[in-house]
Amino acid sequence: MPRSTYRLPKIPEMTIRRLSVYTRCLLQLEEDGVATISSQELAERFNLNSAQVRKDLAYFGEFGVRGIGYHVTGLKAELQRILGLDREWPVALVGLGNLGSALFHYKGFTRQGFRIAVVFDDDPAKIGREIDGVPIVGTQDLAREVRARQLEIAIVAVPAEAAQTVTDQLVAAGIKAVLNFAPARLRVPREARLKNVDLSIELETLSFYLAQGNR
Amino acid sequence: MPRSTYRLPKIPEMTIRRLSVYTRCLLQLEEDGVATISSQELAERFNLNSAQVRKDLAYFGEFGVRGIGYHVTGLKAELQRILGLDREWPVALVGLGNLGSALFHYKGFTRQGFRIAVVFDDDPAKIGREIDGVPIVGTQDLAREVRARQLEIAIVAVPAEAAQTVTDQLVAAGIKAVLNFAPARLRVPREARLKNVDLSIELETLSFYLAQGNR
DNA sequence: TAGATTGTTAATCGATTAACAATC
DNA sequence: TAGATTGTTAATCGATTAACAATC
Repeated sequence: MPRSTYRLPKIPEMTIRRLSVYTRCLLQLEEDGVATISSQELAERFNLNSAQVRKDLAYFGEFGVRGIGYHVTGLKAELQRILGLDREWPVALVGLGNLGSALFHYKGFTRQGFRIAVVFDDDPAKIGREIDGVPIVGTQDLAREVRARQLEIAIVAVPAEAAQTVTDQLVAAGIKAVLNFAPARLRVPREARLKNVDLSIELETLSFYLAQGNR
Repeated sequence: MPRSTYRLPKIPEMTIRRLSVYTRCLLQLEEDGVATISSQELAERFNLNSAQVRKDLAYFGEFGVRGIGYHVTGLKAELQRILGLDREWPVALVGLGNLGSALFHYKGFTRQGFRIAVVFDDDPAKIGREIDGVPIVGTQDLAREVRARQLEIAIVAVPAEAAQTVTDQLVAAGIKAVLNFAPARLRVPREARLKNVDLSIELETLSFYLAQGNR
């Protein structure tokens, strides 16, 4: 199936990330009982320009009301739909070490409809057990489980050495998107998407500024 | 002490991040016994343009040899110096829950000279104990420990509700840079630096592309 | 209607890239 | 020297922002 690139001409990566940020803000605003918000007000919360907010939204349609702003609940729903957050995504978590466990219990994922449906690990002591009702499965059964559950998203939280092998297995089994937490650069075939979360790169940019300040 | 902004006119954030990436690559190349590398070769490893590599480096000086390229060991040392990775940074870790434990054991940090020197936590069962020789201290003694150890960097891995309070305490005690893993937007005074690591934003951008693909 | 705010165009800004003289 | 690659300038590209007609 060809990716329908003609439908979405060229959405900047940063626009997607901001949509994600807007969505959370709107969720909060809705909780707080706020009915409408202007691009100006929304922008101020993130030190952005109001034109940028409007332009980000304009890539996907006209969601505002002139003279009023945006209806919080309506815009939230639109953005959730655009980001694919209006459904539940079953996710595979690979690796249940320190980082894997932390990610398993991380509140932020489930909040937005991502649900860890299966955990893969190599440890015989863990295989066959459950964690909070989620089965822990050995890596030898990875392909079978991914196919049976029709999983499209996987979170990789294994040691760096194992990351590429496991990613190859995941993609071969039908995984379309890999979120990699292992400190390793990975390769995926063209049809799959890969995001690397580098836990220490931010620390290194911070030390750059501290080091400069001390000069 | 005024930040010496005149020394560094306007280094793009992305340049700093790439320097960090180059540095790791050079560490690997050095291990592999590679003596020199051209901007072209370096660029290819990250799908960048060779001119971009040269420009990134040019912000800080002339490190190459025309006709040859860059000496791996020499450039590595220069970049480590620029990024402040030529020294050890003692770091405070706040919160020893799932995420805190994962970060404590995370290999990527120590690799580059960041050393967790003290862990803060509220749990009476943990306070007073040690983890891998690192003391676990109650939050009530946070300021004293930060000052005594002259810490400048802190990693925040507490629940979202507690994040702002703990950050205020850290900054008041002299912390200059905060790396926040809590799913909360934080505020720090002008003199401090803050980086938010959002573990789920990447997942949300991935689901955007999957959702689009399914249209 | 008057006031407010959108959606969108055009201007600005900044980052990436091509090109090439300098030079190892 | 000839070949290769840097450092840097100028051109290009793309993202941000200002401005404003449309319109609620």
